[in-house]
Amino acid sequence: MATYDGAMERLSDDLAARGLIHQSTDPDLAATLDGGGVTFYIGFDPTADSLHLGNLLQLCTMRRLQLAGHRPIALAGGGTGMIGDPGGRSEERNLLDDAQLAVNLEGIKAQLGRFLDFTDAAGPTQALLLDNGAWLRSLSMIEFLRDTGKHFTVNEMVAKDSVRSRFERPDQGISYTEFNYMLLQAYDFLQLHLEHGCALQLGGSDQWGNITMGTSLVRKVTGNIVHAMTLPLVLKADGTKFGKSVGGAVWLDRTKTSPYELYQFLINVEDEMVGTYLRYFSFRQVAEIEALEAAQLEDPGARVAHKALAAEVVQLVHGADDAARAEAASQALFAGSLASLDGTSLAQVSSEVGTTSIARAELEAGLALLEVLASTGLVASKGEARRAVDQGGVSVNDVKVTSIDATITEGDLIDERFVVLRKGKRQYHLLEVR
RNA sequence: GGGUCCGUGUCCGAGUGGCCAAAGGAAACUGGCUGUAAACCAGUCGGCUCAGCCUACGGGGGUUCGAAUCCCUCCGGGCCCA
Repeated sequence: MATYDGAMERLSDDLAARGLIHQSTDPDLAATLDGGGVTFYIGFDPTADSLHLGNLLQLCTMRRLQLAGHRPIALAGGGTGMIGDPGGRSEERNLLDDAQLAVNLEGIKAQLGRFLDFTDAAGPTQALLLDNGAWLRSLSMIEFLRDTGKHFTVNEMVAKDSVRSRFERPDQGISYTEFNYMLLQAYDFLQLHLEHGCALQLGGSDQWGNITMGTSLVRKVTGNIVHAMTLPLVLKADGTKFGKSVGGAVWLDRTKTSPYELYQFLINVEDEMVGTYLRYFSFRQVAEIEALEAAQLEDPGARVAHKALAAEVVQLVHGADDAARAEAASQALFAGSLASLDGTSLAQVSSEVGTTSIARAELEAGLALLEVLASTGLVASKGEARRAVDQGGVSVNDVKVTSIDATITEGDLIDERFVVLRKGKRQYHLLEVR
């Protein structure tokens, strides 16, 4: 794995310059971090077989620390995941069965592998992926209450924001199970400290309360001082959560969110947020990022910073080849006029953008546009297709469709192969004759 | 276990026998202005064989010419009491 080119001399300065330190229990973070050699952990929910953009900051930060000589532990919440963190408006979680959990862990580990080095080559900084189910599932209630529960008062537990917010809402309570979540998380930290010498837990800022329960448990049980540090919540300009798109979460799994879609998502990020995101997700030097911001301000339309962000993140998540393809496809579709595209370049684009194959025979008869739109998934229903056309939001080969009775025929084929459908300003879909 | 309140469209939230595909807000989509940005303005926002029909107000059953609205029951949730 490459070294951390983007780091300033001191990791602590770099983290601060990027705005990555939201809260910390460590009064002298620099002393702790700048020397390297610290084992730290971040928890992940293995509720799906893929991570998503909401996890990106965690991933990138783990990577920064590993590159700076620390040892990351990615902890999958196979045990706690069955319970649910009371913080959000999380609904009753379903117990994941072992088979599904194994599948999910497999998927997540592959993605973690793009950010962290799990190989022996990493030596003392070799990353670990653990599942807290390994110790939580077999934990006995009595043992837990005696060894862990006695260290905490209900008073302090009730005082946590995550719990209090649930008390204050008259329409919902909090189950005992969820109430216990923070103790289990604290227990995790203790386990990792005892088994692996883990001395630092990172997490989202909403995890502060839970994480500090862990540091205090470790201190009470072992007398050792361990630390907590939270990362900022990644927000959009309007203050809402970053990482959601039309279809829901933006995934790191290419079959759920293609590299092209990921690239598009990032290139459309608000101007005022690019700099922040670059600091969070890019491994360039902060000075370099500041230069990109300046360039962006000077010529906003060129979107230099956005392009840099999109390219770098896609490259991190999927690799250089995918980044190049996503970039090329975006360039082809948005930079010039579609008319200049021929079958060959469209073929390249089609591997990135959604493509639906159709039989030539169907075209001879003429396909109703509304049907086609609905079948490609570009719209959710024919009613929506009708509306989109009515509102002038649909074009075929860059020509706006004016009638809801329009059909697609052989005459619409570009190079006898493709038809380019477009909804709105930026959603493309290709039809390809098979 | 007893009492009581509640369960509405993607979310929040009105509606308490017909005028309800269901107010209002948010989100989202489209158009305009732009730069594949933001803000702003406008329209749309259950489905379909679209001036009509179908499906929907936690599930099932019932009363009624007619129910999201009334009754029964089941499920789920809050609060209080035991």
